[in-house]
Amino acid sequence: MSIESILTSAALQAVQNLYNTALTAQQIQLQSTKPEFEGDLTIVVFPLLKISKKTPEETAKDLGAAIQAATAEVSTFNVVKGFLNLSISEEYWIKSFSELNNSLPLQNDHAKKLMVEYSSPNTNKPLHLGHVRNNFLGYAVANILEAAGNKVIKTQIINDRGIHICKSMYAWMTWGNGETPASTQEKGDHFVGRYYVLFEQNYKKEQQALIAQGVSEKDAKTKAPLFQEASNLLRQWEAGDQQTVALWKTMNSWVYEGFEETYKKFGVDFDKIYFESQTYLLGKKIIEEGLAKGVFYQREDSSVWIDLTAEGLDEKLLLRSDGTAVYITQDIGTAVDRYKDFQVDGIIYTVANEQDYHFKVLFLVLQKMGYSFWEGLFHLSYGMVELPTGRMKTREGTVVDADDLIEEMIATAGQATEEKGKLSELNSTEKSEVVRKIAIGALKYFMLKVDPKKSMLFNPEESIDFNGNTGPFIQYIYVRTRSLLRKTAGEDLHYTISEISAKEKELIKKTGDFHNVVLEAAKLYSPAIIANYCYELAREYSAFWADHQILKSEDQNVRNFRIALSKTVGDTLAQGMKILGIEMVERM
RNA sequence: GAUUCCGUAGCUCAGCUGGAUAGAGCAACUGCCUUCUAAGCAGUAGGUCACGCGUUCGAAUCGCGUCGGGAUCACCA
Repeated sequence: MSIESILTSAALQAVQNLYNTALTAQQIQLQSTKPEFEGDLTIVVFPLLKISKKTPEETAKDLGAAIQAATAEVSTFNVVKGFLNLSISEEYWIKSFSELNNSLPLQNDHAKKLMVEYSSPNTNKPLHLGHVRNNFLGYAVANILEAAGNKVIKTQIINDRGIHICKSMYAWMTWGNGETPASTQEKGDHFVGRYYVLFEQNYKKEQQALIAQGVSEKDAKTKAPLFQEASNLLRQWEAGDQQTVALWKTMNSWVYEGFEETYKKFGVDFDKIYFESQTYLLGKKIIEEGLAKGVFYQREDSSVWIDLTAEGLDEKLLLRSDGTAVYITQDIGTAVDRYKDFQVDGIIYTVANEQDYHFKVLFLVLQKMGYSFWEGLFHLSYGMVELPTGRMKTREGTVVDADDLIEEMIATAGQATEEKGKLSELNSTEKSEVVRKIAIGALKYFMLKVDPKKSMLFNPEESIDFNGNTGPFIQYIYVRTRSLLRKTAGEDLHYTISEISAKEKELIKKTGDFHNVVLEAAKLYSPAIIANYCYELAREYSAFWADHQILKSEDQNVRNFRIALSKTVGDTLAQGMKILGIEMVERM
């Protein structure tokens, strides 16, 4: 039983005895004592004054005396205003450390089968900074839910269908001269992306020419010959034209190969991939069913809509007047498909907050269609990554490419590592592996330490630091613990101790929080909670390291206890970082 | 305009289910490597928690309003 529940039930009993009142556990306000006061845990007695009918001080004293008498763990207490500070005996902390088990996953009696969707790119351009946050976040949340004892399926939906990919296709047909990623030595997604940009540039020129001739801006968009060609290609694709479909498959496969490479660098993976091209027809079918059921309605031009004005939203288009699918159509089909494939209890959609409205509508549509699984759907809405100049804009060339970013990080980390010069024992393959882990660790931690809901700033100029509240700092603290363990490998590390220092006690408390932190992170879908916990633990260990001798402790028992403590800190950090998708290194 | 998210140190962020004197990192300045990895530690300085009102014994935290910023409100995805 945790010390918190021991104290809570003792407090409840004390209130019962002293004031003859039965309270619930929630009415006992137990919190950890602020460092500037003596004690470990504090009960706030202000809420109890109405029952005690005494001053805060008297109430706290009565309660403190009763709790101390009833529990072996409480060694002493003091009262400051309405705060009852309870000191827990060192024996208790030593015992709880010896019994600590921070292994994962947690036992969960209410385990669920959950699907986490993330990444979900378009197949017409390479991944960028926005995808970086998305991927790290989605992957970490999947790990968190799994660590909390759930079954998790990682997935994405690939937007492989639509006018955007036709644009790249047409550009390649027109200007490609049959070149391929292999022939140009280019990464497939960058290769295809180049043609998409080429298309857009020429398309823009055509629009400007038309506008110069007096055509309205709106008409110019659709009347430009290139747009006509791309639309034509889309119609051919929808009609199943063999050549078009073949080219579509080829170009998409180039993109997938490129993506795969980037995902590998990200250190993320997927259990199941859905393609829009395979789900949009089901979406259309469901819309037709809904139309027949009267959930949706059709306008004179035969477009299909849902009226959500009663829910405080607008009317929303579900099917175009020409019967073709829009963005939400495939999402409806995909959700139903997923549910059928896996009978999941829930789907977590990792998608930026610019799509908050979209998901509100999507969930309502599914609810109104009578799919009971709509209750398990959750939009993990996260803030955009902004540059010092504001949002990334393709047109202004401010898009930060994911592959470039990672290369730069690795270069910077390599330089920093070289300057430290601590890897002389490693060969060059091992060295570059360490550098890679530090680089990715820095980037991931940077992205994940911020509350997902908040938009964040990324400054490429200043790049990412390796000091302070960073991934590499945590990796570094782990490295220290590993260094100790290497030096004592094979030794008998038994110990018996009866006293611990204040910093040792703090570390015991902190490592003991790990499972609760994981649960909290799972509840809030927030990797930031794990990241901040790891940082606090690492910082406390670092302070401990600075003013305690470990291997050189005179007393063998103290020495071995400190080694055990170091191991627990290291293992806990490694587990926390693993959840974030950050790998540890043995030396740095 | 409507809806929604946000506003904490010069900068980037914690803290937010109400609790004691609001915390870190970066940047600046001081110290600390002959001793277990200094990517570190210790310290100095830096705050009207956007503003106002309310609820409360108690508000950065909850409610209302004002100001400021982002996002969304497409037969785009």
